[in-house]
Amino acid sequence: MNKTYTWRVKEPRWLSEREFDAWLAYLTTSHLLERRIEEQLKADSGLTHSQYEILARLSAAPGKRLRMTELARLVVVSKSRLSYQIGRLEKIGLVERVSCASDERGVVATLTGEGARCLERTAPGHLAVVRAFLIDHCSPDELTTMTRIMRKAAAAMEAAGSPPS
Amino acid sequence: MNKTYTWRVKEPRWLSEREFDAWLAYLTTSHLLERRIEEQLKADSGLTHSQYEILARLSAAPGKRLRMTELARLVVVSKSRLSYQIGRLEKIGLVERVSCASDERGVVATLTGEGARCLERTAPGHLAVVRAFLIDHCSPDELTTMTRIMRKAAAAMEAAGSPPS
DNA sequence: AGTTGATGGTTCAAATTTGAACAAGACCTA
DNA sequence: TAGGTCTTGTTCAAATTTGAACCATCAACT
Repeated sequence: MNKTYTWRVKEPRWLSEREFDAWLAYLTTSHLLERRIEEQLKADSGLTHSQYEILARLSAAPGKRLRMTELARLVVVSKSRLSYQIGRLEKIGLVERVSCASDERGVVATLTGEGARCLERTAPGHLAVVRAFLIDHCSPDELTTMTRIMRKAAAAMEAAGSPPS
Repeated sequence: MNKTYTWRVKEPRWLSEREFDAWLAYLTTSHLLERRIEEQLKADSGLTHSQYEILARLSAAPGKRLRMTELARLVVVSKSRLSYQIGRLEKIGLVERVSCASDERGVVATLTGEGARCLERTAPGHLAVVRAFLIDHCSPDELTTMTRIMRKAAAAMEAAGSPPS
């Protein structure tokens, strides 16, 4: 409860106290959660959260394969970052790069058997963290509210267009 | 801490569809939002989100100054990362390092006048993004729900202790 | 076919982050 | 007071991320 944010109340275009509380809570918790997730994944499987997300998206995709650009869009990472991480996952045999049939330029990232097995082995511990620190504390109502809020936000950013790097 | 997760691994509890939707929505939106924030801050002020958070926390602190460790805790970053970023902010004159009086080892990060001015100048654009893409889409009820959820999650992580540094 | 303008993916240098190691103080207690 | 043990903050090498530059291909025309 710090009153030092004088600018907070000077102008209505700043955040109200209630809004500010929500934003600060969101911001702090997202950082803490990310830290916990990284910690657990690293310890139990050597994966980073980014890598886990890549594997999970591939696993959920039809044929367990996705074009690089589409994968980057789904995981929300830059092309160069995805390129690097796919290279890393390829090196440890969890993913394979296959050149695309219909588009000579294209590359299809494909989950290997080993990759699927790694994900299967890793998911429970990861989801346990997600549960223990977030999901299990939400009532069904809270869960739907969170989903609704997050989707509205995503839609707003979608509508704004532009910054996909 | 790793052992703590192990018992859950034995009896994997997958996420229900509703839970998974919430988690996925949260995850995706948090990435998208971070991207938007980074983009806006970089364009309008040359700051990163991390640096902005540091300045904001300092500004809110009594005397606009905080010990390194406390600042790292509030912003939720590692000590080495904070050390690097404070060095960067110091180099451009937004922050000063002052040695602590009561503890010879200690360092007090202090917001300079220039730093305060930079924050003042930068905040509106930043908050506009936070509003446009998240806050303004939340009803008062949704806002309180989000705050409640996030605080419960933070509390759960707090209670779990042994947080990484 | 040839031109033009987007798109897909990689690559490179520079900047940042990570995590462990380190030095210097503080703190406890016998 | 000495010895042992936390704490604080920095530093270093290695890993990762960033963002622009780049090449090859595609798609739509002419």
